Amino acid sequence: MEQLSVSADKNRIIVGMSGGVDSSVAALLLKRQGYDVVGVFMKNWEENDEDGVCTATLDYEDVRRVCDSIDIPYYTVNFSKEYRERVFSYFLDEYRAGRTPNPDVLCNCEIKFKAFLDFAIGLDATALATGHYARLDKKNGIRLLRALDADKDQTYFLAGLTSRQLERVIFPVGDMQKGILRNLAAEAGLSTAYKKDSTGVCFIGERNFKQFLMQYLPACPGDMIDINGHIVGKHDGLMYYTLGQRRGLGIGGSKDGSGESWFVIGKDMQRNLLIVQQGEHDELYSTALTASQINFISGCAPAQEFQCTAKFRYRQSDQPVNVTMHGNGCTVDFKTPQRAVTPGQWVVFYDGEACLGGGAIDEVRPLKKIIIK
RNA sequence: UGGGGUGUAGCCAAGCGGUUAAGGCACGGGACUUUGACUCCCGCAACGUAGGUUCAAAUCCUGCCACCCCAG
Repeated sequence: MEQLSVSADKNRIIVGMSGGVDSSVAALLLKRQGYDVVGVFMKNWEENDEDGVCTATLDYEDVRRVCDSIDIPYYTVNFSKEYRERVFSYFLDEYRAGRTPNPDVLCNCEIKFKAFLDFAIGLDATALATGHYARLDKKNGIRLLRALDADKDQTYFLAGLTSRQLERVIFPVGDMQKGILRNLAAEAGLSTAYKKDSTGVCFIGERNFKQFLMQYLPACPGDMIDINGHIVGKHDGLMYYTLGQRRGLGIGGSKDGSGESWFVIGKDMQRNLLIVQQGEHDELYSTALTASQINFISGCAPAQEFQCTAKFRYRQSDQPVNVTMHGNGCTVDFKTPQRAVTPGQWVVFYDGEACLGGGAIDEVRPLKKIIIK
């Protein structure tokens, strides 16, 4: 694992513990290396899920068990206020605007590696460690590298960070395979060894997403139309749908239909219309995008124009692109058309193993313009 | 009102006397997944109604009901 050079009298490391197996093992590894490890659990969401379950309470139980078994102190810290102000408000604003934000990228920038990092440093720690699957190369400057386990790589979510933030961060499990990590957890008798990986918006967790949004953004029903201008269904509110979405449209078969599924291909915010199309067609694909407020981990773009690979969503294979900077923004041209690239989502750039940075997508250039007849 | 046509699951839609009554869409569940999606897997329900013919009827016949089209 990554080594951290520390002086003998100052070797405290704060581990951000989620109650999952990855951060549990991160703490375990650091403890075994002799660091003064302190586990800290962040509680950033106050409400229970739709079943009335507070997953944070359950997760904290796991943190307690793990910390007890590896014999380190543990605490909890609450950044709910910061999360609401810096992440959740943006999240809602984006949905109101008809876009599809990625709150977890922002959460890392604003909470985990800002508010929480400051907190950790305030506890006189040398570094903050988390269970992220990512690696850091600190030889000359700081580079964010993909995890060794390509299937678990989480650099996509870290693309909004800067080298300055990463200076005092370590990712102890970034060079481990998930399977090996679980075995290690099991051998050490950690209670989280076989715990299912958590998914869903960080801190909010898995839940019926539409129902969740409805609590904050009231329904605003309207029509679904196809490119012929025919009304083919009703929607509950444009904010509840995203480009490329299939499920939840409720459109059955019709006399003249092809029998294929229907997908969301656009939104008309002015007229409150959801534009849908049966089957996968060119309107669903795009050839380029523009993004603003691009963040480069190194602090600046590699060049005014450069070629690299990019992802438009987590767990997508890398796509070759050409990036042209203009100010803080850029245009990204795709080598091959991409399906359902969505405003609000993040485009993240890679140069081989290195994650360069990324930014929120503003607009896309469709392979075929949507023209309602 | 007269003539014609159609009635199979939430929606399309196969079926033409003997099938466990296809398939697709939708929907539900699961897998995958620290965003939202996509994808994959599994599940899912029906012969308008009442009689008749027949060993056997979703399939043939009759009445009724509903809807559609043409005529008026």
